[in-house]
Amino acid sequence: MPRFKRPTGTQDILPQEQPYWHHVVQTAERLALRYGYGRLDTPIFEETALFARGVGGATDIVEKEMYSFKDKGGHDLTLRPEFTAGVVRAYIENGMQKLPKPVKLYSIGPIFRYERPQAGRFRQFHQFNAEILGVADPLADLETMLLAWDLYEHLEFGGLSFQLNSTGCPTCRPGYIEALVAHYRAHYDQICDDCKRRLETNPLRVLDCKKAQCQPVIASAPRITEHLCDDCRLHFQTLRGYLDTLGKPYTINPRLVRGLDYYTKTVFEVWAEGIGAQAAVCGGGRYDGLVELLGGPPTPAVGFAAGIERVVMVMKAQGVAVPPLPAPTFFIAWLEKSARPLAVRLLVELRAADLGVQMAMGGSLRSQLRQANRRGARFVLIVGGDELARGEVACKNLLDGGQESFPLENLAERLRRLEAGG
RNA sequence: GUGGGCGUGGCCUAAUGGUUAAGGCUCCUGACUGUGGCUCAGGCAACUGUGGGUUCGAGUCCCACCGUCCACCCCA
Repeated sequence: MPRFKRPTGTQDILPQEQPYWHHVVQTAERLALRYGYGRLDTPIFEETALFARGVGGATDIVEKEMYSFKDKGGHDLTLRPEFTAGVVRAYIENGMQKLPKPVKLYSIGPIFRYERPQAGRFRQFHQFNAEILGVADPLADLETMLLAWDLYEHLEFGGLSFQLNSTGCPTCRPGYIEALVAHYRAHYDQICDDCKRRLETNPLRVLDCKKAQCQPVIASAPRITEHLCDDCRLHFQTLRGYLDTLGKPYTINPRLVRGLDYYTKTVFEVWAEGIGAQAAVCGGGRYDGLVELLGGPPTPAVGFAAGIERVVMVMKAQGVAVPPLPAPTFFIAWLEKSARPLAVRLLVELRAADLGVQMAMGGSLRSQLRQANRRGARFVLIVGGDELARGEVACKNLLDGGQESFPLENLAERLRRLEAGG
């Protein structure tokens, strides 16, 4: 029988990894709630058409990265390749436009994209996602960015760089793309083959080409920030004004663009060093046209997603300490078979008193103590014939080796004090 | 989809083309029949990723496939 293996690009998140995950998720969730976001859980799969429409048919995600399938009822479904489309669908379907604005929603869960795995890239990965719907003012952009900032500050990250740009809107972006394409046509013999292709499919993408030969052409290319319409320019200036007032460091990156069609105005990413080529730990921006595109009322919106795997990679690369998960302090060892009923009763009673207790499932006393030690218990309660006769249990402290006897009366109370360090 | 590196017990590593694939870690047991950690002894555990080929003989050389890692593409 061949052994089963996990599918390419998926991971088992083992117990020793969980402290990192728990810390990230708990920190993100605590901050989101403090900021006034409500948690929204949407299905892991949606109608394929939702993503095709919402993410954009010309994007790589829709063209080649979706996990799509037909269920037994013949419905075309897709494992979500991002959160936003599903969140917007839920917003419309549940009538959230009737809620007081802004509507602030966060989500946490798995995301699926069929890609070749590499450092920091997986086929199933996890995102923390936050969206603000119903507010056009740059204050919403700011609020979104502040949450991202706060998250990384609470995780005690250093060396992050916040990249900011405006990608314009349907009013000004076509004009900019025209100017960009014209510039590239004028230097057509100097650019790489990939960029020649991008020029046809997704012209904005030429801006983040990494080939050396393209760098001079990029450097001399027109900048979108100089082609913004009045509305977009004012929006961008206002947002920058807020950030400057708060003293938040950021880098204006005219080459920062998005592969998803629905972005307008603000785009931002957070980059980390030391985790490989996939440095973006967080990406987001404004998408004022999406709600309407998906059949809802015209609704401005802004949001971001952070990749939890990449955040965990940064924590490890930077040696960030994470609190350990709670583990049982007490371990019950027993001797004669006659002591087992008492041991089992103790186990249940102490747990009912909210203490963390495990019990040996077998083995000699030596073996049981070894088990206790390996499992990280601090105290071992030894239940044997001698103790039984006296109505006591022995309690051995594994840290200093000391041992004393406790009567069964008020045992839970006594152990609680012991655990607290008394 | 494209390119490159790498595949030996659960993990790490060894084995000039030549017996029965070796060691360390982990795990289990015992020395210590009612006391963990340290030490010592022993034990469990691998058809060397899969399938072909070369050879008297392949973990080792060749080919293909698969997996994995890294990079491109693109993104979290």
